[in-house]
Amino acid sequence: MALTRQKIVDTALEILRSYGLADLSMRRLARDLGVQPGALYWHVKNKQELLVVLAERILEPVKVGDAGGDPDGAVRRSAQDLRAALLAVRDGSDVVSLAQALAPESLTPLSGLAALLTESGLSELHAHWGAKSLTHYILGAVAEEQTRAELARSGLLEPGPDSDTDGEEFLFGVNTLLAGLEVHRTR
Amino acid sequence: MALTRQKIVDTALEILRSYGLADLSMRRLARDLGVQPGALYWHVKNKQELLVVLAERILEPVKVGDAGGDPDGAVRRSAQDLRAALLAVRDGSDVVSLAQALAPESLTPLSGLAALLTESGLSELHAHWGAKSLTHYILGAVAEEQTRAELARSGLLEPGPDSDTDGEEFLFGVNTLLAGLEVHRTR
DNA sequence: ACCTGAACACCGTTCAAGT
DNA sequence: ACCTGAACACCGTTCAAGT
Repeated sequence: MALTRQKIVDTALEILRSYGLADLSMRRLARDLGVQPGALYWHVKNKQELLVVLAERILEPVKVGDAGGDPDGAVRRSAQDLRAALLAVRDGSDVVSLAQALAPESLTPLSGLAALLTESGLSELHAHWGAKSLTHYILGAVAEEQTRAELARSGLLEPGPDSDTDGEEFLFGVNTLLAGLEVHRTR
Repeated sequence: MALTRQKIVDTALEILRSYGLADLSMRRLARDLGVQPGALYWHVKNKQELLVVLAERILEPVKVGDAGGDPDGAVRRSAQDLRAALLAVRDGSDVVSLAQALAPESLTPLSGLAALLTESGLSELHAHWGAKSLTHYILGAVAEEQTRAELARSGLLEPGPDSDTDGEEFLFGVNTLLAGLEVHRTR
């Protein structure tokens, strides 16, 4: 059956979900699709482009909803949605971090967060910086969670207290940043 | 001349400084040392261990000095020292992020920051969480700076306004986190 | 237009065998 | 104790040639 960009991305996402980023090679992907490695390059420029598309797919469920009178609340919810979306795919935060490094524009959530922060009374500049700070924090925090998960999976780490203090810690960081931004509010 | 762990690490750091993480392979390292790849594995367990040692070397110049009556100021200085140390080595933030993922304990600055924050009147838990938030922010922010530098180097990005707004933006993030932590202070 | 076959230039790691 | 030689099992990417 005809190879399509869609099928390539879908299969790549499957490999990611089931085996993680380390197993997502172009050759492995081709094998799973029953095709020669070179065939992929007709539909996809290179592996980097593929990773950017995967990152977009991972973030798709997240809509940085509009404020509705409570911009801080909207930021909190968006941050938690982002965390959930990243955690839903193995190595999700690594893929998104890579993609953001490769194609800084293409990932939407950043501009959404900036808009919310502007709405909360920050200048354009501070809103932009604040959104970037939040993004760095979110990606770093979730990356650490997922790294622990990978280590636990490979038996190199005792499973640890599986309770959701991670969620609490994550929210602490988000709230800390929001509280710190408070200071710069005009309104 | 006898191959030693020291020489391996030194040469690795040289490759990193001059050509970046992408060019730091065990085979390339062996070639530069005039030795067979397998020889490295007598002195070093594997590439991961080497990266952890490199991260320690990169962070060596940073001493998270004690407070001296002004813990917030000490945190600010430490953060800026960290940034400088990371920027001093090509792909420094990537190496340190990797190392922190591989050997979460081994990197010292985190516990230093936590100590400073405890001294500033935060509970152990909040100090710990605050230090982690700071670390995630710092690594993310500097990683972005360095990625831009790499892209510019390869000509995929116009050099941009080379002025040091990066430093300003970085400090904004650090100050925001510190201001946000203010709320939880006991003293 | 789309894919195969085959190559190019690499990887990290292991391990018998040499000195 | 320390290193070589050689292998194993991989990579990403390109490109003439086929259909």
